[in-house]
Parts: sequence; C-alpha cells; structure tokens
Amino acid sequence: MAPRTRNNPLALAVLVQLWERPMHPYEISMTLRERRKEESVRLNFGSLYSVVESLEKHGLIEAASTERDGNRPTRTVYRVTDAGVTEAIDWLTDLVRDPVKEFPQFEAALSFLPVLAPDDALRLLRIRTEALRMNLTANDATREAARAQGLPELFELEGAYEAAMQRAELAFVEDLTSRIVNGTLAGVDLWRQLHDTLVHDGRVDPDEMAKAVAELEAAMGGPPAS
Amino acid sequence: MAPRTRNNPLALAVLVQLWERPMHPYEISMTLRERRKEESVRLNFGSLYSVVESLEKHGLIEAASTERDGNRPTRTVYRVTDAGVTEAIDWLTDLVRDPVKEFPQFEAALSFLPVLAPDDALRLLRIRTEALRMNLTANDATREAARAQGLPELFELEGAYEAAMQRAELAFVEDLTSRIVNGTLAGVDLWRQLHDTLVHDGRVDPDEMAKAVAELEAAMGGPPAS
DNA sequence: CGAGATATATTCGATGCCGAGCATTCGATA
DNA sequence: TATCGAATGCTCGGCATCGAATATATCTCG
Repeated sequence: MAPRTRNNPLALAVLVQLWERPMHPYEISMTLRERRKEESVRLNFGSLYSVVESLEKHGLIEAASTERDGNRPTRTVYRVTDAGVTEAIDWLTDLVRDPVKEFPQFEAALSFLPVLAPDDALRLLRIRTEALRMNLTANDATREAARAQGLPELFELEGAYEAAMQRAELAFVEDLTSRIVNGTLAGVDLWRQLHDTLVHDGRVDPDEMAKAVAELEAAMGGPPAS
Repeated sequence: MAPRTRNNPLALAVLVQLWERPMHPYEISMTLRERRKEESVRLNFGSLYSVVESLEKHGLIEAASTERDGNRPTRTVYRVTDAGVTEAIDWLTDLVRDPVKEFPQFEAALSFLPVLAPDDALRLLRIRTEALRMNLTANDATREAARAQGLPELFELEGAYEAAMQRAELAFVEDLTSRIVNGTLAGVDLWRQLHDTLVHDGRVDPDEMAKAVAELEAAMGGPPAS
C-alpha cells in the first residue's frame, strides 16, 4: 500500500510474525532471533520499534492489548490487520518476482581497485579469499546442523542462497587474483606502470594523473552502448 | 579514522574523485555518472551534499575556493587533505580485505517463502528467472561495448562482479524451481499440505498454525550447532 | 527573438535508522 | 539475604537519507 513502509524488510518480518500470532515487539525480536531470521533481516531494537509504530500508523497492525506484568514496563501486544496480511503477501510477491539492484560494498571497492597498488591489492584479495572460505565452511556447517536437527531445507533457503552467493564471490575473487598475477587481465600493465611512475608517498603527480585520466576518459566517452 | 564517515561508500567515491583533482559537489556527481560509478555506488543529490559536509567536518576534505560564475549559485570547490587520502586508502583496503555481511532483499524474501502458496511461489520464481536472464544479457552487452571502446577490463571489474553474482543467483533460482517441481526439496510436501489444510482466503486457522509451528520449532530449538 | 526545455548547483524538511541508555525483575551465588 | 549479572522491555536523540523544490543560465527551434 504505502510504498513508504516497504523500505525496511524488518517490517515484513514483523507482519509475518504477527500473522502467526499476536505479540509484543520484544517478543517479536526474540522469536526472530530464535528462528535465525536475524541473519537474513537486519534487526535492531531502535528500528524495530519505529517500524512497529509506522506499521500501526498505516493500519497494517493494531494494538490488541496493553498488559502490565507486575511493575515491568507496559507491553503493547499487536495483531496484524486484514490490510496487513494483504500487504505482507503483496510485498513478498514483489520481492520474489522482481530483482532489485543493490549496492554491495565489495562492488564499490572493485570499482576503485586501481587506486590501490597492484601488489597491495593482490595481498588483500588473497586474505579475502581465505575469509570467504572460512565463512563458507561455517555456513555449510550451520546448515548441516539444522538439517540434522530435522529442519527441512525449505525452511532455510536463506542459508542456501547465501552460500551460493559466497561460492560465486569466492570463485570470482580467485579468478581475479590469478588473472592479475599472470597478466591476462586487460589493464594490469597500465596499472603497474601508473603506480610506478605517478604515485610517490601516496602523493600523485597531477600532470601524470591528468594524462592517464584523459586516456581512459576517451575509452568511456561517446554514447554509452546506445 | 572516524568510523562514522565509513557508512556510505559515496564518501569513498568523493575522496577518490577529489584525489584526482579538486571539484565542486555537482561536478563530482557528474563525473561519477560519466564513469558509470552510479551503478556501483548509490548516488543522489541529497546524500552527496551531506556526505561532503561530513567529510569536511572530519577534516578529510577542505574548501579550496568558492567561486561565483556570473549569477549562478556559489560553488564550493573542495580538495582532499592528506588525512583524506590516508582514509580513502585505509577504507578501500578494509573493503577489499574483509567480507561484510549484507542483507539482500531476496534473502529476506526466501526466508519467508513458505508464507506464499507453493504454486504462486513457483510462478513468481519463473518470472524472476526471466528477469535475471534479461539483466544478465544487458549487463554483458554493456561490458562488451565498453571493451569495444577500448576500456581495459581492470577499470570495470564492478560489472564483471555483478554479472558473476547475477549468474549465481540465476542458477540458484533455476535449481530451486526445479526442486520444488520435482519434489526433491525437503519440505515441499509439508508446504503443500499446510497451504491446503490451514490457509483459507488468506486467513489462517490458529490451531493448525500453532501445531505446525510447534513441529518446526522443535527442529530449531536446542543449542544452535556446536 | 521569445518560450520552453535542459543543464547547472544547491537547500530543505520529512522520515528512517540506530545504538546507547534506562528501568525493572529474576535467578544464581556466596 | 544482599548482590551481581543476565534477561526483559522500551525510549530517546543524533545523525543519515532522500527526493522534491528552488533559482538561474544556456540552448534550441521555429
């Protein structure tokens, strides 16, 4: 409905939890944690409460009761409304149907990689490779454990997806590393040359920089692919 | 330095641009656009100006001059400081070295997939497959065009990475689809059964829901792995 | 040469996000 | 039984984000 609430997937998680049964916010967060949803949906307290408030304002959930247990802070128990159920299904439908462009940090990093010295970059990429291998191993172990406990794979597709992405990134980084080493990546020669001639003590020679940039600019100018 | 500025990769992009030469914010944005960095770094005007302000406050960039061209709004030209160069290199180093956990929307969607009816999910996954194929084709074409224009691959690694991730997601979705169809995904039987017996008109039978949840809960309870 | 479209360049306010902090209760331990 | 720490449950303020709005200059085309 309101596209404004559609920003934070935590709101979707809240709707789904409340569809299962009415809860108060803290209980929602604990349930999500138990189900390991915190690994696929960014969850923190501040956001949770503002998301809940926003959902209520839009009529997607409503207060079912405000109980007070002894002298503890009052808890407001929420339930999902019909509009909320509809919204959850619509939203989920969109998320599954339409890929959305995202901006992983590593993609940004790659786009600036030539800023680093080639040998530094190589060293870092190798460390990354190791880290990715470890993450992947840990991820596999977690999933195997869940399977051993009797959780059908359908209920943990997130993990499988994450692992698939990790494997792909690992392969990419390994390939990139070796292509830098053996020089089959177009541009490495230029890269080394630049860092040899134009960077000294982290300071760039402006003239050399201008020349290099102009050269590359020529390769990007003109109509973009049409 | 201040981990606060490290949130938005746009700040890194600004530092890198200003390292090349001093510019005013609008010029930065146009340059980033020309170089197609807007595809790997989220860029919009509001953020750009606040990021610039923040960088200045932290001493990573400084105003070089405020020129006025005719009667157009005053432009402030910034230059990067020594601290800024150091910060850019450190930041980039970290980004290349350390994988960071991110939260792609599709991962969240997968974690709630059983909420949808199996046949609806299948239909949506197939549409996604098509969309992914198209994106991939477009991406490949763009990169080929850049190559044809003489841009060495080193200077467009972002695109190659994105393509690798797209291919991996495509493979994952295709595999998932077929495993749902042929029933080799553990849990599909339960999934179909649930949606047949417990959902009517988008309304859940609370008793049935409780029973099903309890069953799955058993499979997740206990000490998580280890 | 006048009108509208496009490019230049920034500001602003509404909203969202986040993590630290606060206040209470319960359980274990000495 | 006094105390320390963990769990429960929420609030608050600061900062980030974003898109729309603003204002002028230049280009274009009949």
